[in-house]
Amino acid sequence: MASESRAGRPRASSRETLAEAACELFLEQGYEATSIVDIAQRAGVSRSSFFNYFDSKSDVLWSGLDARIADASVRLAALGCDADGSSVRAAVEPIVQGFAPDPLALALRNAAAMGLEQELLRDTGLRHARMASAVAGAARSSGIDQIRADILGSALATAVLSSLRVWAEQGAGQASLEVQFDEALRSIHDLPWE
Amino acid sequence: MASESRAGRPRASSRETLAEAACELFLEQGYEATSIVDIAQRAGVSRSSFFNYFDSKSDVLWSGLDARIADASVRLAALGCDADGSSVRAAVEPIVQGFAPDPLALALRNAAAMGLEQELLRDTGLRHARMASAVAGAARSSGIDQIRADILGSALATAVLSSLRVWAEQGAGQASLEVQFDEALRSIHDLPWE
DNA sequence: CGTCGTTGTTGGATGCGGTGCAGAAAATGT
DNA sequence: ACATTTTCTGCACCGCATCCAACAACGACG
Repeated sequence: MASESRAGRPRASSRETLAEAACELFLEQGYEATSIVDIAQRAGVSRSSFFNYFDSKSDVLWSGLDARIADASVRLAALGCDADGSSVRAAVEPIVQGFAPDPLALALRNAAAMGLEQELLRDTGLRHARMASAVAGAARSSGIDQIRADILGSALATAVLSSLRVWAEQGAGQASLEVQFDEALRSIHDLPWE
Repeated sequence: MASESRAGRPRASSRETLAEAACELFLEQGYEATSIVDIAQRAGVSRSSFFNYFDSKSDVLWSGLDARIADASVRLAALGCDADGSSVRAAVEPIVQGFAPDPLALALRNAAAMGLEQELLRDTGLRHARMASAVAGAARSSGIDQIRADILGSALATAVLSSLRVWAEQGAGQASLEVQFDEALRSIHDLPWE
């Protein structure tokens, strides 16, 4: 059997327990006011070990979504020059499919209590940019000019993030994220583009 | 006369000279590799004084655009519930009007040389989010639902930033930024919203 | 002229995020 | 018992950013 205790010292913690500890503290005293030392202490490990599990403090919140975005970016880059609407959509949609309530959903829901508004603005901006850039790249390599590709990518990225936010604020009900996203996509078409 | 040497110790530097020193160093050795101490030293002032002129290192690049975005946000918030397409556009357009080549334009043009790609992705994301949020707020208070308002705001914000980027990369020719922006706005309407 | 309030500058101390590393600790296999 | 592998831990280090107290240069006023 492959798994089950290979050689070496066993892990003293896990991403899950660290993320739990972090979220508790974020709710209790806010995101800014919680240092990495605080998180590590509550999880019972040293500060150094925190970085064996997460690359940064914000990674606790974003690693789940980031992995999905990275996957989607690979799919989009693989589309090459024959990208069209449906293939792009097929590449992007898995980002939201089966997205379980996680630290990010909790943070979106309790942004005010965590004092996270500024941080969230900043961090969602980065994810927006990544997704938009990936989509725009696909659009551009299928012949659309720069600015239009940017706007297209931006709209799609916003559809993802906005539906995610609405879903999280509504309590992260199980199946409704995909529904929110589909509605967002529909919104892109019939907007008052005055 | 109001101005002309009030009481108190005269300033030892200025935003302009500090920004110049910073941009030189960014070009020479990259953004990351340039510390605030480096900038202050080249400008002939102490590290502490740097913060009398700029709030942060990235502020050197972004303060010009940030001020315009802040103004636009005020105008958008003042629109109240009777915001429509033309009034929103009138509130946003001054962001690009008369935007002179400044540290940001230089950074956009020389992003690769400055090793700025990552930083720019992050920072443009934040400005995008601010503009999108301001526009979406106006759209929402005029009756549009959340997700559609978000997408609308995002598209407009992207129009600003994308036209800015294209303009800067083309060498920041004097009058063409407004033209780029107008074209971006036109792109929003007739996109292949497949 | 000296004194005073104002405005800026400087340096030091502090905190936090993040990186790098050497050495110890806990497991496995032989 | 031993080497090996993996992880943990503490420590030093750097840069950004904030705060603050001391000092320096100005104008104004008596």
